[in-house]
Amino acid sequence: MKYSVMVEYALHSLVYLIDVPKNESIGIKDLSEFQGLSETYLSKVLGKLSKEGIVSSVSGVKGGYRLNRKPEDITFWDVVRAVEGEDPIFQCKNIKANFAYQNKNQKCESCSSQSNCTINSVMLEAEEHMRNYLRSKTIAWLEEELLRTLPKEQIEEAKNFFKKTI
Amino acid sequence: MKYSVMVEYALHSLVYLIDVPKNESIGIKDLSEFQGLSETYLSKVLGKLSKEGIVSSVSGVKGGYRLNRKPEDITFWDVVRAVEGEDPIFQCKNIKANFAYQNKNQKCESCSSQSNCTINSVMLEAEEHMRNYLRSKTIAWLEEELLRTLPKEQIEEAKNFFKKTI
DNA sequence: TTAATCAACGATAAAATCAATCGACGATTA
DNA sequence: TAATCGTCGATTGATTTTATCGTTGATTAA
Repeated sequence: MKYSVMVEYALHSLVYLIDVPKNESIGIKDLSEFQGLSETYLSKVLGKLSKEGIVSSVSGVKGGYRLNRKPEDITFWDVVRAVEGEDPIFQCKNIKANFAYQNKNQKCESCSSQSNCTINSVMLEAEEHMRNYLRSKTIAWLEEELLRTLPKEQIEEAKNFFKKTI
Repeated sequence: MKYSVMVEYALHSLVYLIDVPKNESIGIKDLSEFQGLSETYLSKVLGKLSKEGIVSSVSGVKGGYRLNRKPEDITFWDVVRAVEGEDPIFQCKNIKANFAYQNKNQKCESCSSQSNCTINSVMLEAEEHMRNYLRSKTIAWLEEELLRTLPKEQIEEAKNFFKKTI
């Protein structure tokens, strides 16, 4: 069980978009080149973020992406959800009719509708704890943290790379 | 991203083992038949639980499985870990050398060793919140809950099914 | 208006993972 | 000794993930 690398690509890419002014944008080519990622694949990731309104895209020459919301209004959970979807990590696959924890012939729709399957509700609750933590961390917070902890040269390096491309 | 069905199979199967006396056991055939699951596949699941000391197995005729620890000493997390392994959900795949949040040529071992990759540590912390909740729920608690909430007939049905097989 | 650049999208392919089966093996019991 | 049962490894098929390719349509610069 693991998150797809898309989550990693998305979170990392967003960092570079934080300081992009409203009228500018960073192209997929620069984002992928700087991070050493596949251009086409990364564009799928950004597409997901775009569809969820986390970034906005600019078509055509000089096009690219920029944040569509303020960094303090983008949480880690927003990003994970945009990329991975809303489905719960634990899905009750309905262990058959004579499964003793539900009524016969009822299938396990009872599980997915959080009613009476205890096991399922524990797993959903556990996941909710993870989500709540992810909701508490924003991209704005991330930037502060990075500025505080990273060597200045690394920050400058990124800044310079993207500056020249705008 | 999702847990494998093994987790579901494991948790459900454990419930039937709670009341099995120390000198008895329930065979994979009965466990799988009652739940409508593949016998061979379920045996893989029980094998994982056995390897982690959650259940113990009895070979040979009249063999099977029983709990190897007291139900109050088996948490949901123990089960998930036994089945899914210890690897974190979010694994930093090392976004290359010129990734700005780490030193060049250092790869992202820094991420996996929780040092300086902020993104990684947020994801690990989030996961830890989920794990902590799973650690707080035991199989003993689960049984109480089931006894409290399930229709008596369902409980009897399971009890009778396994009683006759012992 | 034309050419070049770029995001969006769908089809496809390759790789990895998951679900499940099969067969051989060793242990146990009757 | 024969039947039963858990263990283990190999294998298969299905699904998911990762990645590429080619097309389309929007935008800009020439």
